[in-house]
Amino acid sequence: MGKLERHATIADVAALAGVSVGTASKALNGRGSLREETRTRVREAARQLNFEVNTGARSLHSGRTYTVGMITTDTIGRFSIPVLMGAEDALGAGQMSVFLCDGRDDPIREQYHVKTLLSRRVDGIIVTGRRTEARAPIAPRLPVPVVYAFISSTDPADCSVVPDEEGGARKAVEHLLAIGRTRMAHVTGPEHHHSARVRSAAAVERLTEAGLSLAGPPLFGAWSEAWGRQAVGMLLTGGTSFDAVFCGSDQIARGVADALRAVGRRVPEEVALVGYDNWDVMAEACQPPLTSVDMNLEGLGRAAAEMLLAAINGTPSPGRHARPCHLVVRESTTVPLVPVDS
Amino acid sequence: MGKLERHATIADVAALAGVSVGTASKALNGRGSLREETRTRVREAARQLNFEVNTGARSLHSGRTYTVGMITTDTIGRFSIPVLMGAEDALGAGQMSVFLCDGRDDPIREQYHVKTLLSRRVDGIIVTGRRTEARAPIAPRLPVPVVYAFISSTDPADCSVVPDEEGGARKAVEHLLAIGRTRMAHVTGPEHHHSARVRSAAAVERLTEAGLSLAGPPLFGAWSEAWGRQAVGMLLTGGTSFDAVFCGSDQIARGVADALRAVGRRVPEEVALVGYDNWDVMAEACQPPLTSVDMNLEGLGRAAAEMLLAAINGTPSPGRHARPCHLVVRESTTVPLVPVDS
DNA sequence: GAAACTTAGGAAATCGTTTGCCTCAAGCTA
DNA sequence: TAGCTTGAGGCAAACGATTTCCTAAGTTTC
Repeated sequence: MGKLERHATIADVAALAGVSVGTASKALNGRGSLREETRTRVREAARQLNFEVNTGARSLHSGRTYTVGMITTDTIGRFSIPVLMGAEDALGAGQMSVFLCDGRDDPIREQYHVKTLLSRRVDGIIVTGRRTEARAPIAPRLPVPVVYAFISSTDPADCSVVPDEEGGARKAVEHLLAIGRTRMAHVTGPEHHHSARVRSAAAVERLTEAGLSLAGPPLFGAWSEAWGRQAVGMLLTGGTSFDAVFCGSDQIARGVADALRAVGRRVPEEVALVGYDNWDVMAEACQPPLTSVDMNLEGLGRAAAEMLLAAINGTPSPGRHARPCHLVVRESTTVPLVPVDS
Repeated sequence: MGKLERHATIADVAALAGVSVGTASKALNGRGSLREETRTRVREAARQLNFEVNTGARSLHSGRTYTVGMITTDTIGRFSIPVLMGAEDALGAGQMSVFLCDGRDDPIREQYHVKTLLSRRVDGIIVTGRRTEARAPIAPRLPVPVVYAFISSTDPADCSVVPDEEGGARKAVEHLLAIGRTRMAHVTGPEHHHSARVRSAAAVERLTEAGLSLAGPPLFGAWSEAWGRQAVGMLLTGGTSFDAVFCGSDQIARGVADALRAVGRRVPEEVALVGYDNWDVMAEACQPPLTSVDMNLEGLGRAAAEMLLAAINGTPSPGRHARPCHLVVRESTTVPLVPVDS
């Protein structure tokens, strides 16, 4: 750990350059009217002293901290990461730094974080989480703008950026219809889970529009491979006839794929398979690789950050903003031209 | 978005309470000698105005920001997350907030982040990343303490907190020996990858100590399930006789498990299987669930944060600190109904 | 009743930067 | 040469909070 050379202040720089503090400030920020020679002399002094402006002191004067807080209501997980990354990226481009706060599903902890962020005078707050279901606002009447990303707020006046899960589910069904499947089963997560309900309902709706219905009732269970495997067992012993399975998540889909292979049902020839989330680790390792709905979470995080920036600059976008999902097609719904190895 | 009631300052509070700013400050911080009646009057005024102290202004005076920066050298991924979370948790307990910076494997971007953090006068910096291999220090002679977590610095004077990967590999081998396996194959990631080399070498060493050697040379490939499956093919066609496979990651192990099952080799009866990382999603969904080495990354992040706090308070811990890994035993090394705990 | 303590609270300096205003000198114009 | 304009750069007031004196009252004590 290279040791502590105290932070240089602008006064040090001014002294070394032989000018006043005010002049030094103007020189470094391109303000005022100064001779070019003076500017370079100041810049050189700054470089020599390794001067980094004290952002905190500057904020004191400007009232802006160029800082935003990101609160994950539950724990930082697979869904919040890409959102965080997208937001961090978009904000970084605007010179803003990000405070990371992990709520861990604890309202006390969450409130503590909100207080801390306000105390640090963040210019805005992004709230995200693991579930898309609407939640109560983190606090009433905050002095800074707030954007909800992935999750949404129950207050319709709040700005929420969410994936269009219905649209995603419809695209999945449409794709299966397009490749000629008509007897689709649906295996998904717990019925009490918002995403499971929404996706399931949208799938049924889309089928209805096509004059079809699901092969058997939707199978609600857990967001796990084990449930996917188990569900296949139920379908088979129930005697349901199906030529496609639309799954509520990639993990479920993978369980389904494994179970089908175990009983000799070929994917996609006999049963086409679509997952949800487009989680690379699952979708690509699946045998065969999995067609899946991508919610573009990183783009969502980026969009949320941009809306927050806009709101900070005085142009809020109240309301719920649904962003389209898209389908990534892989071998689980397309007969390969060349045989897959392994 | 509840609207903008300007942030109250301590001057507002003082005015409302009918005291001077200095007195208000003392009242809120429990300093000076004031009548209890005055203190409560000030506190009440603060509450009424929704006053939150401006941490930035306070820092200006105290020289401490109670803020640390966390830089991920590469992208935020599966390994950095738990480290980040552990650190965030430990730091939060010490009232410190965390700036999140994503380096994205881009040295320019990384340097930009370092500059920004210094400009924001963080009290310290934690550097983390996806690979355990030692890397060059983020900058020479920084004015604040730095701790490397998961990755390590090539400068031995820097403080690095890393998992004891050798120890983890040795534990894996010991466990396999303990359940009576003697012909172990080893399938792992790319040979140029530090973790792959280290774990592999440690496994060989431990076997040598037991008077044994690997069943065939270590198979270096990719950190993927596909490679795990492919490697099994190589072992089988190569005619290697083996009763256990120690894998460099859970993903590889899972590929191995799938491929073995596909050819009818039973796990764990005929072939015992150990993975690395203890990634719940993989280890638990594997058939059978996977015994795996856990690096306790969250604990590692926590430890790194604590060392950073200590360094900030004047007690640095220079050098490389290896933290033990432990083995999580599941069915891939234990015949069901005869549970072995370790 | 005056000197010596306490006590409660105010005034002002300080932290590091920015910025509006002011001054001074040099260069022009008439 | 007097009067203007313009350019360069200094001065000092913010910004919000903390902290170190410092000053007025009371309170004791002899």
